[in-house]
Amino acid sequence: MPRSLDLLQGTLDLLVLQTLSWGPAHGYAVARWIERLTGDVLQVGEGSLYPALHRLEEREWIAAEWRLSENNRRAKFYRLTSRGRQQLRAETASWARMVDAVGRVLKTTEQPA
Amino acid sequence: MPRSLDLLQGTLDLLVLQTLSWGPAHGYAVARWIERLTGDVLQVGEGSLYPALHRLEEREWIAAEWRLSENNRRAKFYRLTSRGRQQLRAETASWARMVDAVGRVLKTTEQPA
DNA sequence: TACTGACCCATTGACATTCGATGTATCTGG
DNA sequence: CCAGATACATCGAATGTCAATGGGTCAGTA
Repeated sequence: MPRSLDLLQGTLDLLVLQTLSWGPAHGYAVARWIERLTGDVLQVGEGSLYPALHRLEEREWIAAEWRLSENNRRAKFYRLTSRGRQQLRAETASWARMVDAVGRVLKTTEQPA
Repeated sequence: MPRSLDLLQGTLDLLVLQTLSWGPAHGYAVARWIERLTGDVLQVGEGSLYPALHRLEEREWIAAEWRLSENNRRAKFYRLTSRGRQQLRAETASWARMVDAVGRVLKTTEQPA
């Protein structure tokens, strides 16, 4: 059974951190922003999102606080901590290295000597 | 404990297929080529490689045959099947879409309206 | 006022994959 | 003849994603 491959494993944390770097937001909004920005190429299921959010919170890369959403609903707002901002920088760099490395393999058309 | 993130999950299959598109090779060579090409940014452990190879063979994207290596050792040579070549095209396209999508999120610096 | 749909949180269980450790055997060069 | 590189392979643990599911709240409307 082929994987649905909605997301590359390990990328979700990076995406969430980046999204929160725009300002505090609740989980639902984070998921929607990512989906909208990518034209639904990247889909964020709630079964992936919330474990990720809790994971990031536990590592103190983000912090949570109950507030009222724009629509007056009770919602947990997450914001990036300074350690989270640091982590975001690190993961962004690591992502770029990775993409570049894969790209090198993909554009190679002959057996290396 | 943060993940070591040697490889993004799901990428290994693509990498192996691409490597084999240069011609038949045995597992050990596949791993070395990938590592060399990427300057060790991407590392292919044997505990990841062989399951991947078996997986791809089972799906008939690659086919195996015992032969003698350049060094006169008994080795299992894998080659891309035509279905594998097709799969490679599909995964390459999918990879590009994904990278592009993540890139869009990463270069966004403000909250989308 | 009752309903409906969008919003918002969260958990559970199954599944796939990667990772590190480990084991065997062969060939080559010193 | 021994060390080290080559080459195959498996196992268990850990992790993370995915699909399914559930529940509660608010706004608009019929």
